[in-house]
Amino acid sequence: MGTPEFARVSLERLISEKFNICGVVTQSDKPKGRGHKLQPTPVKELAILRDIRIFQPETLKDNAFAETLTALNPDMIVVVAYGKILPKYILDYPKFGCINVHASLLPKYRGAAPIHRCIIDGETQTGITTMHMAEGLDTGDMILKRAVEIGADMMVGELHDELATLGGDVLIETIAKIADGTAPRAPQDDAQSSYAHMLDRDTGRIDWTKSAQEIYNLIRGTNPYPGAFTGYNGEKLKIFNAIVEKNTAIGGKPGEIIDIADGKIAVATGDGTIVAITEVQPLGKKKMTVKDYLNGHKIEVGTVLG
RNA sequence: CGCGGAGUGGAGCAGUCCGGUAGCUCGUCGGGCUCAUAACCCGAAGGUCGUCGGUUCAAAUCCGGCCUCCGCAA
Repeated sequence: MGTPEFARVSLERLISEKFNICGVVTQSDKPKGRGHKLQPTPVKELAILRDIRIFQPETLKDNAFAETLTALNPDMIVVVAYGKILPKYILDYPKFGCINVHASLLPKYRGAAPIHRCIIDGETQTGITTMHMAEGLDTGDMILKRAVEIGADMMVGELHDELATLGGDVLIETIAKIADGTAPRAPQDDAQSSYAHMLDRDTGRIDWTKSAQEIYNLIRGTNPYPGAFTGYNGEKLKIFNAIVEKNTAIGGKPGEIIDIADGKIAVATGDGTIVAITEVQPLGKKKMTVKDYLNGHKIEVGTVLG
């Protein structure tokens, strides 16, 4: 059971390891993109390609799905970023249980957006945890855990891809250990837990009164999706990359453009350190370097962003 | 039929409303200046203006179809 790209990678591993996959459950196709076209989920696309049975129940809480479950009679259910809560009867059904792959070092960053939140919070380490699913949100007993370092300039897109691949590896290892009875099982320490809330529409808005490093973390944690942004001339300007200019302590109000040079737009922040913007995307345009942007847009020093 | 922006030398933009020699900033190439340079000066190359058709003496510009890219919303 899974939905987005992150889950698709794990499904691919399961297929290449030749597991007998009796069915795939994914979210229903949703109108997406311009023109409200119906889009299959990444997991569904792969399942179609590999000729695997697909189920897209609107709800898991009715008899229809219970019957499907009985018919498929899985030994184990693997859940990766499915996006729906599983009722207890499903959790209890498979002989080997319901196994979940989560993109954080639990019990930290339970929830919907652990990868983004880690970078936005400036963490230097995260990882993959597999667990036996419980009724709470990402609260199940942990099986395997593997950490990765988050580079100082890493974008969430890179981290996502790395964790998706690692997730597939850890999943395979977890299944193997469960099959031969050597899988560890450790309860989570709820006192240490934290939640990674879903990103809402305003998450990417840059608050220039924050420190330069915090702003840079937000940019990294939203690149490529959904993108950090600020207001410029009453329009939304997305910011995809920047440099924290350490050892600079020039004045200026937070958000004020204090210099334009070398293809960078230097902006004052809350802690006096400069954030030099290097990659942007204006409304209706493609992503471009600030160097390119400046070739066709006149920007005045002293303008305040936000 | 969700709303909207955009396709102009390699890049980013102007020009389109008010049809009539295609412009700006940068890059590239050549030359000069300099101890030197990504700095400065001089010069050059490079565009069937997304595509198909229509109107016109004349279309980047007006009209219609199509393709592609992007923002919002979901």
